[in-house]
Amino acid sequence: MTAKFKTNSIPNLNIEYRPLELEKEIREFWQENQIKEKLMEFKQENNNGITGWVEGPPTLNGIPHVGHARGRAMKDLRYRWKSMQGFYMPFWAGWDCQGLPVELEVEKLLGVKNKRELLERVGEERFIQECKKAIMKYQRAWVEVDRMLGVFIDQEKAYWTYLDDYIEKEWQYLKRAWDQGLLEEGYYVVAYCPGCQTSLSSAEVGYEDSYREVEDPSLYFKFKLAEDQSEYFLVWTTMPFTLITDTMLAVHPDAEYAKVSVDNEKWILVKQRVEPVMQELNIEKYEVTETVPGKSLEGKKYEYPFKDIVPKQAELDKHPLVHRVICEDFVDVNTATGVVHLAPGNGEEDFFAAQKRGVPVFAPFNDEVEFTADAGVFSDIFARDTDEMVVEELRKRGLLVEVKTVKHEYPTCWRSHHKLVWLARREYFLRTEKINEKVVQAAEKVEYFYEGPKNRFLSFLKEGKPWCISRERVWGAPLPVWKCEQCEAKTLVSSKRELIEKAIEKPQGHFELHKPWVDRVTFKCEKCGGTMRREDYVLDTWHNSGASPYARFTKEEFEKYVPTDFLTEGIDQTRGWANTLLLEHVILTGKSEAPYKAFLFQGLAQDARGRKMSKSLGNMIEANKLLQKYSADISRFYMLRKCSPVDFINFDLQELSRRPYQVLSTLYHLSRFFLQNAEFDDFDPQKYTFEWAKQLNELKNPDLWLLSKLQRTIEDYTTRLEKCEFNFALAVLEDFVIQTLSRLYVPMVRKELWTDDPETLGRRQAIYATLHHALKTATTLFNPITPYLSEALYRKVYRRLNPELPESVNFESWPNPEEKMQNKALEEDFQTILKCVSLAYSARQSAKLKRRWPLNKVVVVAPDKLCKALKDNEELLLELANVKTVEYAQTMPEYVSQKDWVSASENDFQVVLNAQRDESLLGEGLMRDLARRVQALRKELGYTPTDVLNAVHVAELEEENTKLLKPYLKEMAELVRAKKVHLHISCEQVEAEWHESQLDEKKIYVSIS
RNA sequence: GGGCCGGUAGCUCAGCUUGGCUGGAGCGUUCGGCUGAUAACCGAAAGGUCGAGAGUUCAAAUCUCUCCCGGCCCA
Repeated sequence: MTAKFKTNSIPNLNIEYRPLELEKEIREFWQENQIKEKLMEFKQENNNGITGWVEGPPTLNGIPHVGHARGRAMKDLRYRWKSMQGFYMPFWAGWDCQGLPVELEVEKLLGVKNKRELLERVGEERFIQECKKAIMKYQRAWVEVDRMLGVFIDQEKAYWTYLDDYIEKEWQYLKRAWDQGLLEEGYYVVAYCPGCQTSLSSAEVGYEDSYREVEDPSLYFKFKLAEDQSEYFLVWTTMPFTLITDTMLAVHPDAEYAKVSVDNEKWILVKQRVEPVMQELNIEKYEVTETVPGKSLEGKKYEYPFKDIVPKQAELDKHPLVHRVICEDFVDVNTATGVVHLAPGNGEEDFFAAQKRGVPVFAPFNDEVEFTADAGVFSDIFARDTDEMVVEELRKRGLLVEVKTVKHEYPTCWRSHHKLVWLARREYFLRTEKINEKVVQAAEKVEYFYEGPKNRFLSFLKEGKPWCISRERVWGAPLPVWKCEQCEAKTLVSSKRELIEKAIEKPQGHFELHKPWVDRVTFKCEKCGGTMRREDYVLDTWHNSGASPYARFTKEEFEKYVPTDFLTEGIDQTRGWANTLLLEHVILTGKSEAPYKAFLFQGLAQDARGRKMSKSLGNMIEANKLLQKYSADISRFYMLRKCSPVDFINFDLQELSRRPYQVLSTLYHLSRFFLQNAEFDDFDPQKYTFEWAKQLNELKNPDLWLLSKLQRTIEDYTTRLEKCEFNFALAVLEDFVIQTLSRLYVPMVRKELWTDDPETLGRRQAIYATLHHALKTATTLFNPITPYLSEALYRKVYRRLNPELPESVNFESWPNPEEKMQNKALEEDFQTILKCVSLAYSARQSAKLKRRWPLNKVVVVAPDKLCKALKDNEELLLELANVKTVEYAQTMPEYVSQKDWVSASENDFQVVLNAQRDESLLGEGLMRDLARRVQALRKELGYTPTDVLNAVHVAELEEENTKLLKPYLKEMAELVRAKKVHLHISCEQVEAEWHESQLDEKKIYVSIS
């Protein structure tokens, strides 16, 4: 044995795979050597193309949890993969800084209950400062997650949606809308909390626990038909006060409506509800006299009863469309009467129905939700408090049918739990419904990878609702519209410069594009000379982030990178960023084009039991905490491997540390195994190449087979990545590492490597060349998923063998499958061999013949084609099956008897093994048994695989066994890497440290030194 | 209440487009085996009313309908 066998030190490649240590080391390496920065710079200068990218900015109102981490892993996957493919991708961060979520978070921090208290106690200026402080705090948490997770996003180039430059560019979108007549003032229905005296966003309405069981009036009333004084519409509501703002009745166009005679009147309601409603109203005597389709009721005028006490309603009544019946699909014909009264000033659907038809919206409310003078006798009363008055007025007029109370689920304010009220307020809109056709067309051209999210997005877009972009809040991009106090003329500014030029008094001191600074600027009206003041709104924060493609880049960059090739965000962004990006881009460019060519909507993260992660359930897994305890590589692998990216992931920490560890650990140990052997033989990857091996004819079938499998792996993996099937992509890679490499290839060549015979050095170098290529390729393919492990192996194995390689795996190019290395026929042959071997094992097991015991003969009964595959690889077959000879046959030979042979079969494939063992086979088997025990002992006593033992002593073997063993002692010495093996009758013969061991239920003693 | 997605082994997921032979894989459990790269791996066992019901069909996890449960979004 050479001295080299004693060197087993592999610097920094620990015998155990310890990802946390390794990742820390690599993080430091990246940091010290500026790898992230170098990569970005390098690709900017040297690329084969550009793939655009805009970061979907996380809202800085909280800390990231595992769901966010998953999203970031997918983005980083894209970046590393595309970079290796030779693309330049501007992977720059971005932060969503403004809006209600941030305000609410800061209100909480300041201990303020609502907006009014906020303005009184804190004031706008200080509030803005606090908001900025808060976002900086959260941003640090996000950056830390990116750092730990190994996300190579460029934080230096991050965009911040609250900065003046950004807001100016956002204003340019509005300018485009303004010029096209798409930006308008109008009414919009918002949820309003009477307790907090503030409007709520739709997101707040949807907060968990906001739906509560409440008690409300259940009111049946009737409206008289104008054309026939004996006919009435029967209507039900739980909000009597909305009768004050009523302007329409709605029926379902396709439903059948009945005229029911009750006393001397005819009531109209949907046919299928006649019986239950009459039962509920305790009316026994009634008769359906006629049925008519809902459609036929359209346009009927009804007598609005409160014209005398609500003066504005008397005026509205003259409008040709007011107080008439309309047809709407949203009318529910399975509850109440199937006739719905509509109050566009107090309901969203009502509002849209009115807007669609040009029906005026009646919303006589002040800021405290009290009725104004327009509501006549109801003025100055809080809206909800008029319920009883309304009922009384109906009773007076003989229109009340029944009033009771009802318990039902109803949205309440998430803070104060007051019942919410919907009411129309003056707001600003983007009339996106006017460009809806273009928007939908643009969206249809986009690749979504999965049908579900695509349908969801498109069907949402087809609703084509106008977009209310104004918010009555503080911390947001200001709406740049100034309105004349006198003549109500409006003007829109689109830059800071324009604003300052127009200002009557130039701003002094600190000035930024936020409240309260912008509010102090007034203009002189060009039309009438009056004073123009800013409309006191900020923009919807979704408008803010939706402006990012134009706002975050320079003009040149925008031309180059937008539309981007690919974007990805959570499925919750269908109505959010994905939507606003699209709308704003269509407005900006006037083209039916989305700012992205492909969009992957990701599923969100849930807990191990499939429940939504929420603060109240306490099941939130914070990304920072996860990454302190668990490996980033393993987490990334787990999150991408477990399920499809569109599926909701049930995040389970126990699962995380099982299979994913095993896979990565196997890759680690394979690499270690390779390096250990390769270094021993001074393998030089630049010298011992395939070409070299091929010329010397040293590449054998197992190598060719492995290389062929590798090509298929590269191809499948890349295709799956292209299709965003990350989970399947990783299954392909996992299979290559676990099955192809670890389970099959290494055992095929292990024996050839287990020697230092100079005669076979060439063959060993050929194996190293093969392993080197396969493992290095796998390491490269893993890089987008497990950047730490890939980088570590790249440096400690491949760069160690060839210091001329680039300093980081990220500079490697993406492998391409090479057709000439593919060999389908060989792959099929190997499938046959492996099947045959597996059957042989199965047969052995049934006769309790250990695999390490050599057998004399195997007979394979199989079709010709299969036998040929075996014959071509006979040496391998014998080695793997551990038999001396093989015979092939079409039918079972006669000499095969049940007594001496064991068999296993599958379909047309039968394998029979000769179970008879002569003395020589018994001896060799015994030797292998003993060798196994010595090996176990070596490991136990801390010897490394390449250490050479001086002597191995075995004592107290039975006499017969000693005889059988004698001829194999030399072979055994080689197998266990010992200079000599000694046999003794009893332990006492030699002074040694004996270790007891079992051999077929008898005690023996082994000692090594 | 509406729309979308899902329900297959103890757990996590394939299979369903285009119906067809005993419904798969991994993890976990038990037993046995292999192994000086490995927390790998191999063999066997236990474990399934393919959410429920109905329909179409010679034949349904797969197609159709109804219902139940979970999730998401919207009311």
